Amino acid sequence: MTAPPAPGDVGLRERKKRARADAIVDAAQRLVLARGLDAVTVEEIAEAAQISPRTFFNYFETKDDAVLGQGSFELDAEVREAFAAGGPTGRLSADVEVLVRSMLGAFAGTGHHQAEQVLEILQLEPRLLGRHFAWFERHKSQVVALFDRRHTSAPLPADAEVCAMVVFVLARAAMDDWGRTGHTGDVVDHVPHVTRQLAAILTA
Amino acid sequence: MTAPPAPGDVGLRERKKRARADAIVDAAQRLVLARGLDAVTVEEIAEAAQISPRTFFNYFETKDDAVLGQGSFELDAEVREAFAAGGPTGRLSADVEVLVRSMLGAFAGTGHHQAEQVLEILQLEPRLLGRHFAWFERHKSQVVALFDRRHTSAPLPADAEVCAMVVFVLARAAMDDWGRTGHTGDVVDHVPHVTRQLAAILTA
DNA sequence: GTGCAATATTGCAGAGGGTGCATCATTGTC
DNA sequence: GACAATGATGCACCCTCTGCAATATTGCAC
Repeated sequence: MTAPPAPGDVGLRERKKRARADAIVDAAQRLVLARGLDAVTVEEIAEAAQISPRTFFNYFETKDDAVLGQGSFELDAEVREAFAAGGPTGRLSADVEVLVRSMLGAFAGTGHHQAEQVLEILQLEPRLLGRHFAWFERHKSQVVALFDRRHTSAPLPADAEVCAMVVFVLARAAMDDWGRTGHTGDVVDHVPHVTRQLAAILTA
Repeated sequence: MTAPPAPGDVGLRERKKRARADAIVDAAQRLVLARGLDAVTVEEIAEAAQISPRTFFNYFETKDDAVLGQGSFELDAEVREAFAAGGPTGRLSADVEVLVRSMLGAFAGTGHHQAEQVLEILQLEPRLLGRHFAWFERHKSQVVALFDRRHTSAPLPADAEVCAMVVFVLARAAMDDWGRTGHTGDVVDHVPHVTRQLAAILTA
């Protein structure tokens, strides 16, 4: 009762808010997978999520964002801190890999299933790749800041911005590779492969 | 008169079409640089280009495409053929650099000035980065095909798709770097620098 | 140069995305 | 239970983009 609400607030208000956001993403993805992006209107998504169309836009800036479940992006705190401190292995390329894996893992926020669903939608609707990229651009500063922090303890061989771009391209490449090989296994398991390929191209 | 129109058709029709497209891009960029992307409507661009709003959409799919002058993307034939044949140097990383330089050079189609204007707009309006990316995705197959051709004469150390992604990320990184260093000099001159950085990150 | 076919431009009507604002309902607090 | 925040909603509205039908322009053959 008298407990001052922690940052990870879980009052009724907060819980409802998250449930709604989830419901919206759920409805959006289900409808889009069933009928295609252009055949689904915001009105329909709102109806399926049992909210008004106006409320939809209180949760997501655009229809595309809702479909991709883009709103939250929070790297795992443990991974983040370890990376900033120069770890976990000390070898930049290996540590970047860990970062990318974490990013892909926490990608769609909640579950594994949802993450793969997003990747499936991204392949079905290439238009959304642009949004996905834009979303990354919006959160790029976070990643840049992370590299900046690491730089103080272990100097980087490149500008933080370029480093951040590597993180993104590795994530994208892994997703691509996963799709190219028929969705086999787990997306994150494709990270090492594409990392090696990228390095090979640049040093060949 | 009786000359059968060559592929590079320059009848009155074709000339007018290009002039219009140019006029549209010109008007769009001028207005956006002056007032910002969201404060400019298609109607205004159309008026400035002396066409009807409806005709605008006969030329460009979206407002954003017009602002970026995105419609044509043609790698220099000489550069293309040399690359496909395994050249010009024979070292993949060096040849990719040449490719990226050519891409950045022919970027906005016409002149040097326009290319830099596009880059300036991209920095002012990050929203357009998504479109820029989408545009690349649409033309990615061309680049992939180019790598595939090269592969027959000189085996690649990576999938063509990953290679294409490298081309893109290098182009973006060079643009970024150019912007970060205060627009000094020519964009293409930043390619070597970011290439080295990228390689350094992945092999560190 | 006249006539015909192909191609472009345009206007119009309309669907759909997205926003600002005022109002009403719910939740948290004392 | 009263009061303040906060969120949901309805409404009016602007803008992007599309399909369609009508009209104008151009290329070409004669």
